[in-house]
Amino acid sequence: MNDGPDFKGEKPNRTTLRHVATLAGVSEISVSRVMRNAPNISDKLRSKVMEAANALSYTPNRVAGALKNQSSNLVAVVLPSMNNDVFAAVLDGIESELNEHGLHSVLGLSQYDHDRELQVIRELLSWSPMGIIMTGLHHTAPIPEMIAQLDIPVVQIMDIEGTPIGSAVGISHSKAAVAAADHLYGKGYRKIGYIGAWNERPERSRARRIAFEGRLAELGAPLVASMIVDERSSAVAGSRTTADLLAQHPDIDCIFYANDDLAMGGLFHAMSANIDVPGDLGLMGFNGIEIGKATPLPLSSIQTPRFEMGQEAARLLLSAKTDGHRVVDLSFQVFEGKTA
Amino acid sequence: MNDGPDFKGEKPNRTTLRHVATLAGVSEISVSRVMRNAPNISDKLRSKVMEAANALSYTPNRVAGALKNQSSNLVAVVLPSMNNDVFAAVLDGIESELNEHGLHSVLGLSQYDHDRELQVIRELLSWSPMGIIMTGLHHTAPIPEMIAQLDIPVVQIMDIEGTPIGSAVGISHSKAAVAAADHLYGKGYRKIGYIGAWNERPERSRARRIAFEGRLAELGAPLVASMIVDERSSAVAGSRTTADLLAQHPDIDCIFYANDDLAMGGLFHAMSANIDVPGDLGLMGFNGIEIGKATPLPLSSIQTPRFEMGQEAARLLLSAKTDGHRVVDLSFQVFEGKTA
DNA sequence: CATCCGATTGGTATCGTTGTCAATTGAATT
DNA sequence: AATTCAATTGACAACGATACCAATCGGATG
Repeated sequence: MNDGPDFKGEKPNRTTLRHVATLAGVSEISVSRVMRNAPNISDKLRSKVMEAANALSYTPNRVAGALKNQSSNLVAVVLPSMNNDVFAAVLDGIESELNEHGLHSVLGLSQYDHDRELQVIRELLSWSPMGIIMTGLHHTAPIPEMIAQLDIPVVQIMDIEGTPIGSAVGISHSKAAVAAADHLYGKGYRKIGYIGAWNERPERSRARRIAFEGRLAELGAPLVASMIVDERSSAVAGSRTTADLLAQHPDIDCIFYANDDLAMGGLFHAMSANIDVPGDLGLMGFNGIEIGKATPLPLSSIQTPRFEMGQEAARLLLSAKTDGHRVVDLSFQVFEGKTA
Repeated sequence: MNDGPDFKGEKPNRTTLRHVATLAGVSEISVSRVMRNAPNISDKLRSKVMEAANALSYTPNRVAGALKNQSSNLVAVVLPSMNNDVFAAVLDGIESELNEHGLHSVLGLSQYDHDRELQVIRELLSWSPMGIIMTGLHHTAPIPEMIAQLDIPVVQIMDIEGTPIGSAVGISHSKAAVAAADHLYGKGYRKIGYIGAWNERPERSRARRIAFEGRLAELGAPLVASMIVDERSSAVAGSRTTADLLAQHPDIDCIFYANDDLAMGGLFHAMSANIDVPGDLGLMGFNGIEIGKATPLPLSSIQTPRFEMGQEAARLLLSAKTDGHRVVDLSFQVFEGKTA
């Protein structure tokens, strides 16, 4: 294409160490060291290099660095979906902590599909991230091995009931469910129902339902009915499902929901249908989302530390080298709203 | 030149092209070609290579590829914050489209800070992304130049009123505000107020307020008052601020909010205070979030295509090479709720 | 059967940075 | 002034994949 052989040298390539080194009259490796704040650099050298680097507005090429180092300033973050308040908050927490250390997330969404998760993780690992944060404790076979090969820290988030690959941070979902059951029982409800959605994705919601059901049985007020719909969680779905459940089981005096979106829908249904909450019907959600606290009757819920979970996950990742594997049980709280 | 087999071979390094090539009895470059589905590969070679690659569960090292190619399968995504439904939905849209093409997002959050944005973009660009998606049309000086140097496509999202660097996708915020004004005026409201938060971040909300105010003036029903609080948008803030605004201006018969979170708070306040909505007080939000549609009185709002915006941004990025710079005006819609 | 041409396959250099180890400097010591 | 040793600085070879160009193969052609 080009007749002049070294015509290519002309193309406005990114400025590299070499350019800075040439301008500063030093070696490339010295520039590299200055840029990385390596020890044992004379002030004279440093200032020469910095001057040249600024003049050329040089930015190190992370790709080359990562290749040489077999590691980067990227963190692989694998979440099921972004279609969900919860994970947005978690990601926010992760980013807030990572950013303070000059790290960045490479995102992978599994869409609640194990095959997809595997593929996504494989792709993300091919970027030599310095660590990986993933959701839940259950992962298909080759995943732990793949991560072990790279020898990078892993943090699993959301759940701590099981065997983590590396570190983990989350809450005990079964304890949270028990707390919810105790709370509702304590309020005097005896005919309690449960509403979930989207075939209990994420899986953790199933663990909660089962623990909830178990606890109610222990208390002698067994779950009256549970209704799990196929569609995604939303207030609209929660509203309709609540109506359906109450129609089928008029004796129900309280409903525990898989999440606050559904519960908000339930609350709105009750408002529309002039049902006395919490008198005739108690409602309890899960997560403690912000908007639930602004309703005329604040939504009773289990408050989960989503942002903090992300933050802590990032911290665990950063401290893994020195502190090793740790499991952090972030506490949830029963949010005493006025709906149950 | 290895008398003793590689000492280094001992360390449990990632499997590389070389390992696959050796096992398959072919050259490295051939393996590379097979992995990339290059043309002119015999079926025999392909199957030999695939077999070996599977046996070793080889994954190409993207870092090395990116270094050689000066380009990667990463897309830099720069958003102001994740603390916001809106950007989570946008990111979801971006990911949904990118994932279909084997691309991944590297995330950068500017936290609404221009210096931070600059720094984040610089860092992300050092990963040789194949493109960059960023928020808004206003960016501090060196940013366009930095991107131009890499010669990668840019897509700016959210806003289309201004001069994009490359492609852009969003809505006309001033038109949306005019539509809101027209809607409210059409419903008969004449004493209209405005509530915003967090010092009008993102900037687009200011553009809306100004256009809204301008339109109302044109219509002969000038804005009665606007109240912009310092704290982050939330239903709680919206509720309190609504109470404050109504206390200061009892004659207000309608409020337009910077977003649905605030508006939901307003609606909840009205419910608690037994204000007749939409009779005595009209309420209109902005964005059309899902939960607003489940309230007993569905929240009137301007429906914005957030997920689609992300999707379209990714599409624009992918088609930039063939289609060049484009500006896509995604339409908003007046969502006719029952609060105004 | 020799020749030719396109289809395949391989060798080599290179992307930009950094670890390793060698070379140099310069101040402190005897 | 000679010697010593730590502090600096530099040369070189990787990291793993791929572009470029050369070499080889196979079948069609005359």
